[in-house]
Amino acid sequence: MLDPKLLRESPDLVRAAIAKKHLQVDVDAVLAIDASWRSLLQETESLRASQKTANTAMAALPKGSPEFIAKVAEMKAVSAKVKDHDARLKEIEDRFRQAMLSVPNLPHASVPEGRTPEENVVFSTHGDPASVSAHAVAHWEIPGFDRLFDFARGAKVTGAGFPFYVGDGARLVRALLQFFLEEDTRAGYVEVSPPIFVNAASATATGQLPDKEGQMYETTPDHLYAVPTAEVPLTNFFRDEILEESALPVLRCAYTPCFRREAGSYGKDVRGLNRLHQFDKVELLKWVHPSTSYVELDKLRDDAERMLRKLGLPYRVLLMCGGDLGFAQSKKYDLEVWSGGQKRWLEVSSCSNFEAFQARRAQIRFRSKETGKPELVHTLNGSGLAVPRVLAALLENNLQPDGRVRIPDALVPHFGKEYLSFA
RNA sequence: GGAGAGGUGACAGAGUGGUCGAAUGUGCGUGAUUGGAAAUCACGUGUACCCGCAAGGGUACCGGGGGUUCGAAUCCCCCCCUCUCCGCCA
Repeated sequence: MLDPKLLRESPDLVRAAIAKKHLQVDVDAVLAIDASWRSLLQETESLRASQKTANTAMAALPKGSPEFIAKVAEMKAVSAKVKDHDARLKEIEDRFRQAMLSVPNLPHASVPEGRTPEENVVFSTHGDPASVSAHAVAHWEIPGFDRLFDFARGAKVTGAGFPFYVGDGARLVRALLQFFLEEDTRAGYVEVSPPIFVNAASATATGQLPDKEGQMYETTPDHLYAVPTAEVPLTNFFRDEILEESALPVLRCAYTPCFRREAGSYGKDVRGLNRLHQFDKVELLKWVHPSTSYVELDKLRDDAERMLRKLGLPYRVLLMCGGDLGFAQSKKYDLEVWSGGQKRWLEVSSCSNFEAFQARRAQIRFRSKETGKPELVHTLNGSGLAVPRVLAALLENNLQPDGRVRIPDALVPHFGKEYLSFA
């Protein structure tokens, strides 16, 4: 959520931001609600003040006295008025909150103009896609793939998009997770193992609710949500808390399975490991002082990139343009790994600075040393990294003529072998 | 899941219908005292929102939501959480 004061005091700034994101928001309507809310609030508060004054006077009066009885009669009318005002206030506050939720976060000045994904800027490219072996094929076409990555049985047991990982398949997933967590821990992130179900309040604070409930799996009868990303429980760790400024920045990482319904998706984009309903991911999260958040974003992105470099996978970094930025982000980089068999880039990480947008919604603050007052932190997150697409690229790019897959050196200590065999 | 007890400010803890944003203690801050410190003393010490250039003023908040009442931390209802015992169980 954006600061209502910013909207009130600098509506043009907000209008420009919305235009850069190519969104449609009726700012004037929001301002009108705000104005009527404020005038109603003032009326209500002065009525309440008169109630308080009367209460003090009545407390000093003998209970049955004529003056007391007269006061009760008088204040009954005020009470009714206050009730009426309260109801109207509540209604208008709901409308205001709804309206504010439709106002996106401001994009950072360094975010390029643009409307569509094609207008994202290629920020950097690492490794050479052409260096990938010529006989690479899409991972689902590798002979023996189905034995280690059993989609058919997963579909029988659960449904499409819930594969079994078997033998070396499972071992490779575990090796990747172990590698990611070790790298992230070395980079200063404290490992956390969070709940993988969250309540509605948490899902609301990070923006999954309202509107995106269709993307999550919901449990009956407890109405908990299976996490679509570790970002949700991790960010909510400090919800409604005030941190010490000296504790910042807080860096954490967490592995969780992630659950996404992905309603309506189909086609070759979702074949094999490209898109699943359940997948494993390590998420990186930072809570930082507002003055440092863009430096921290670059470091976060580099932390994610380093792992791809160590795995020897060609990748590129995209700087998202305004139109492809997303509602809550101020700035976002996507990391895409080269999939030699599919001959396309696969997104494996998305590193974003939310500035105070999430923190306001989740009420995560720090006590400023300078002023002694609480201020909103800036939150950042990024994948570090998502397993299935890294796995896909690894299987395709490292496929040997003999049908085995060479395990990158960095992964060998975790996998325990230099080659994965489908035989 | 069953029975019972309880959720009050940074923490501990009082407060069962009115003058309570809330006693007291601890902690924390500033000052006094001291060569310096401890101890002691004095004063101060929540969050959010609204009005105001400001000084300042106002309103709300005692786990969450609803209700009763002229008036609710206090009474009633629903929910959440914690603790103890029992049951079940990785």
